[in-house]
Order: sequence, then C-alpha cells, then structure tokens
Amino acid sequence: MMHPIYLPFNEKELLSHFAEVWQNGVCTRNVKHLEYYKCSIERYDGYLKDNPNRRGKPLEEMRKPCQIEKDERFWIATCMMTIFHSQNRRQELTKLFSNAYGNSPPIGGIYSWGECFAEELHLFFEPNLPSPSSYKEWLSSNLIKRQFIPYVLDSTDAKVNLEGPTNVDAMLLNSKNGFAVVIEAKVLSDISYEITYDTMRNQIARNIDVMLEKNNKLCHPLDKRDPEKTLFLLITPKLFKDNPSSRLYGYKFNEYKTNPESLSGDLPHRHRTNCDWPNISSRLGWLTWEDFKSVNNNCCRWLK
DNA sequence: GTTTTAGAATTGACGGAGTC
DNA sequence: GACTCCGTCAATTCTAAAAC
Repeated sequence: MMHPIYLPFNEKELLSHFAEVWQNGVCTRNVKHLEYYKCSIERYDGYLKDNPNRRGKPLEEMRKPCQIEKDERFWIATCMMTIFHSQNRRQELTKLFSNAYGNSPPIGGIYSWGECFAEELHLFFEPNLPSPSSYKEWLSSNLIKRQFIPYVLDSTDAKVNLEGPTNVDAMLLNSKNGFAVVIEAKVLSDISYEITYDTMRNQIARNIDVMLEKNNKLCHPLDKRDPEKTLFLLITPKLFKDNPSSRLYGYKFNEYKTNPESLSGDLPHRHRTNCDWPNISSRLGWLTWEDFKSVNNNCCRWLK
C-alpha cells in the first residue's frame, strides 16, 4: 500500500491507470508517472516522523512536505480508484451520476447509467487530449483578437501548433460503447486561464473543446472514445459548490448550465458548425468530494 | 495615534516531468 | 522545440501586532 490515507493502493494498481502513449513507434505505459506519487509520499512520511507534533510549525516549513494534503492528483486518484475497485462499482457510479446529470444519461443511444458503467470500463489519470485542429486553425487566423503583447505575437511566426494538449485530471472510458467522462478535479486552486496565445480561453472551455473532438490516433483504448457520448464532470469541495462566486469556475460553470448559448462565446471556432449547445450544456456536471464520500465512505478518508 | 516590523499572501520568473 | 501542469524561489505587497 503506497499510503494508508492518501493512496491506499499498491504501485501496480496505480500504474494500471495511466494510459499508454506513443513512444518510439509503439504504445507504451510510462513507469515514470509513479515517481511523482512516491516522492510526495516519502516527503510526507519523513516529515511526520521527524515532527510528530505539527502544532504551531511555520507554514513555509510544512508547505512542501505536506503538499499531499491538498494535492488534487492524490485526491482524484484515491477517490476514483476507491469507486473503480469497489464491489458495488456500478451502483455507486449510478448514484453519483444520477445526482449530477439526472436519472438517465443525457446521451443519445444510451438509456441507462448501467449501460455506461458496464464491462470494459477503464479509468485513466492525466491522459493527454490533443487540442482540436479546428481551434488551432481558427486561432491562427484570429490571433490578434485574442492576444495583444507584441513579443508573444512575434513568437508565433512559423509555428504550427498554437496550443498544446490538455491534460485532464481523470477519465472514465467504456471502450465497448464509447461512453466517457472527462473529469476536472479541484481542491483549492481555480481553473487556469493562462493560455499563451489565447488570453480569453479558460480551462473548462478547453476541457469541453477537447471532449467534443475525436481522438482516433491515440493509443487503445483512448481511440474508442465517442465525443457525442462524453460527459464533462467537475469535482470540487462542497464549500465552493455552495459558494460558487468564490471561484472563476463557479461563475463559468453556472453560466454554461443556465445559458447554453454562452458556450459558443467561449468556443468561437465552433460557431458555424451547427453545435447543439443545449445538448452540450446538459452533458456538464458538478459533484463534490463529499458526494463521493457519502456514496462510498472509503473515498477521501482525509475528510471528516 | 502613528510607525515599525514580522509573518503571510500574492505574484512573476523559471524549471522539471511528461508528451507530442 | 514547445506545450501544459505542477512545483519552487524570490520579490513584493498586505496585515496586524508590537513598539514608540
């Protein structure tokens, strides 16, 4: 077991949730992913051993070794793996997703949550989803409307890719029917808006954009994902869902839900492609870490 | 009541890992 | 080589208690 509270699984189990990537002509699973988790746990255990009483310790001293306590990578890994490897996986997922999206999936051709979470379900952490080519083309020809710093604009000469791939925090994928969930997890931080060449692009819009794109060229099973059958799920502390105005994502998410057309403002390259914005809006969901804990008490053991 | 000061929070620069 | 995301570090700004 890697850590009793923050990662109660062994290395092999964790490794199985990293998608294969294309390296030297073959799809390979990268073992290096484990290092981040192992180092963080080692720092934490070492600090707690040397400092059994932390009361009154300076913040600066604890920040690095205690990062694990607010690290969304650990929160999402433990939370999702707990559900994924649970005996009652299908019931637990159904409960959570009914709460977020309603009693039946907002997807054409799939009539129950049971179908979504049937056999051949995969869970991946940090998969890379390429930026849509339609967006990159649009950005090339609209650059000066989206960025105004001269040296940044100058650097785009001869550059083909104006946006790199988006790393989503986690993805659930049913490789049999193409159903998938793109998951963005937050602990304390807000969504990022620092996109080099597009000052108006936010992280939720980016996640929705990559969700709507086919990934035929990715390694199996990521190539089996159907963009029309993919949902977007935001997971945050209950505190911020109850007080949405404390975060940018609170404003953006609620705007996308109450006014689906507002999505077209943040995804301007999809303007003319007959997007069904109400349908896309219905595929956005927001759950809290506390929701996961109430369905399976072993999720988020660090929460009271 | 005002100034000083220590600690905390914020910000920007930058580096590493992973990926394409 | 360039991108994202996560992290550190140092500089700066803010806050509130202590000192005057």
